Amino acid sequence: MALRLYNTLTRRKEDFVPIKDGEVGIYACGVTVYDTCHIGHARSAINFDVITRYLRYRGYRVNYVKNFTDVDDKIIARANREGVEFRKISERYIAEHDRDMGQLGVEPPDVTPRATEHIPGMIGLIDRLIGNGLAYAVPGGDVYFSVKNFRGYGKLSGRNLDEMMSGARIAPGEKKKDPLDFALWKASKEGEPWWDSPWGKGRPGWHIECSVMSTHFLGETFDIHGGGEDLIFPHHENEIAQSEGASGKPFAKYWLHNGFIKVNHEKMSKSLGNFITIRDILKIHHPEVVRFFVLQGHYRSPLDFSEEALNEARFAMNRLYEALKKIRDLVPAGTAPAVGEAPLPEKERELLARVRDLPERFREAMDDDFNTARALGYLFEVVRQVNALVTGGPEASPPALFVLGEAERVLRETGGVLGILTEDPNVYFEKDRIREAQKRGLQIDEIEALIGERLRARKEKDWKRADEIRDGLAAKGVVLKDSRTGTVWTVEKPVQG
RNA sequence: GGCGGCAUAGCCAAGUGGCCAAGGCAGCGGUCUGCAAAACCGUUAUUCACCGGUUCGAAUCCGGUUGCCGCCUCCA
Repeated sequence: MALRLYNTLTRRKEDFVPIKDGEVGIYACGVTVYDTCHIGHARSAINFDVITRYLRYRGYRVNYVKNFTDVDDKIIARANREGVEFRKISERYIAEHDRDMGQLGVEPPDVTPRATEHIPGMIGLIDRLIGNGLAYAVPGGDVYFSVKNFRGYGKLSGRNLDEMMSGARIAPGEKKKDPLDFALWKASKEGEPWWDSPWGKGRPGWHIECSVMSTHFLGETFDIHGGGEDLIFPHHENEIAQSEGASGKPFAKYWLHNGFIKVNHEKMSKSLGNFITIRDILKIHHPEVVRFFVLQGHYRSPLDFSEEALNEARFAMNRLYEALKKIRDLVPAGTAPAVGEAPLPEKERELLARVRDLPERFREAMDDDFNTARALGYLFEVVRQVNALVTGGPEASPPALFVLGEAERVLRETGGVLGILTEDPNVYFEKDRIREAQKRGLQIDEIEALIGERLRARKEKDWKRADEIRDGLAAKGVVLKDSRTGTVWTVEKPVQG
């Protein structure tokens, strides 16, 4: 079975055929580092993280490049506002970005180039475009790309030049020959950072950096180019024009674009001011809960953010970890009896077959344009097998333990590709309790003291006192679960509930 | 105005031509439990916005209608 992915360029799902057998080059547009990252950035990063993890899981050697735009108008504006050098701003937010993404469990890309490290490459590319008659310098030192001279402009975003003409306009002060043309190089104004160039002191336009960095690390033609869907036009369209205009070769083979996170049915964005930062969301949710929230929808679909949606993701993750905990309680790490395929009782044999089936079904879902939502559904089916095995009958039998060990293995294996189920379940729930208690201002010692008192009351069959304590805790959202091995607690009610 | 996308149960969300329409949350009945919670078993859309068409057969393809969203300006 082939991996199929939706290519924005052709508007179809296509079989993925890498340029070099067994190898994949991916370039994803990163962030402009002028502010703290929000969960829209998190979505994009998590999606491409899972894509690269899955490609590796499938046996490809992946080279994943994600850039930082570390010089642009907004960074300069912020630096001026704070009265510092622009690098101070970019360094600060690169560090923040790396920390936020690290906490989300996003594996660092293989290469994370910065625009300012590739100025000579940009100058070289612009020079080449001028030589090819696709770019021109104007008095004053700006250089523009001549859109009309590049055949095929609009093929990614599905528009033609006439349509675009109607909306295009020349901003005051610009000297371009045609409203559609875009800046490759901007002459620097007073107080702006600059680099020497054949056209005078200036700085790069936005699009040129990605053409240079992607091809520098991945070659003139590479496999996958990605980013948020808002980048399709003009950014990616312009990248194609610059890159193909210079090399005369196809640029990226497959274009992948992720959908947006919305708040109240509106796009989450800086300009609307309706964004939630990664740091804030991680104060109230486990990183894997955030990942689950993102991955429960398809990467191309819009995703509505809400506190309820995050809470549902938390419940779902709890259910997954609950299953791992049950296994761990019965089968401490590495102690599953090695009964192998030996004549298992029918029930266990059946369950084993279904458990072992998970990686294949997971792969079938992920092969279909990285359908993580469907893949997660399959994980829950194994959870149900586990629960059934633990609940029904003499669960301590070696065959049952063996099946449980296998279930843990496949859950960890597939979860690992998604970047979830990476924790020890006890650690996960401990963190969950601490975080939830903190959110509500509850004292953990107090809760545990009350549970201790209730245990003594139960021993004396003082049900009235025991229930009183339990109800009192329940009123605060603390739910107790009694079992043979003791009483555990979780916080279940919503904050304002 | 131009281009594109989406509309599946109370909510979230898979499914894109043919076995009973995944999965999560919520609900209901039962088992378990001192009583609960959790878990398990059973149950909850004869139907996929609406109208027409193609087909032996459509949630899935085609046309239209309605509603929502995105891009066309910086934006993941």
